[in-house]
Amino acid sequence: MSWTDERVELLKKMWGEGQSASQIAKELGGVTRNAVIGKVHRLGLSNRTTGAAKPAAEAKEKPATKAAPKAAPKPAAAQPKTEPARPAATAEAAPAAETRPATMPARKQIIPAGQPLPPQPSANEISPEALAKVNEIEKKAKKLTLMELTERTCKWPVGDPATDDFWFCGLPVQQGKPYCEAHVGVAFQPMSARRDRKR
DNA sequence: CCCTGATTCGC
DNA sequence: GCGAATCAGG
Repeated sequence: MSWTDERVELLKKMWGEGQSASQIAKELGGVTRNAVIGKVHRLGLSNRTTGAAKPAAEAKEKPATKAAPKAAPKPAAAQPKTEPARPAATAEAAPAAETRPATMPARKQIIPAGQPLPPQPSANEISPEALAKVNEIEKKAKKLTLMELTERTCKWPVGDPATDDFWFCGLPVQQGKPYCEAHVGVAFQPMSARRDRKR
């Protein structure tokens, strides 16, 4: 297929609406998102970000191709190192995060007085928001059974495995993680107070 | 691994 | 001009 006026028009329209290239491509049909992106660039409407950033300052960068767009210094960044908490997806031990009132003691913070003291950058415990989020989304949970889980469904167990009131979240997982966004939030604590229960 | 846009370059 | 392949980021 080719870029007829109509198709270009639709492209412009959708792009302007903030649709993703893949969505546009799907709508148009017969083209890939790459084609769309390529066209977008050729049309010169790359920057969707409203105001801006088109300084027009163009450095003539055409050093005969052989230049080095490749130079990629990779400063090894230190990994935060998170530690998986709780749930063993096997029907055995549930996190019971929500069966619990989840009353986060949230340690008292002594504020030096004077400074606004913005949100702690070094959050340790599970943030209250995260818990709230979990309680939120669990209402929308797919409530899948063990067999229904796939590689892209949140495997966070909910409820008591001993009862029939037990299911897995089942919402779309976050990237590589085994859990959805909300559950990732509570599952991966920044190597914190892992109070190991004496058992 | 899923997605996003950006860029390159043979066609 | 076109867009697959690739790159780079989330």
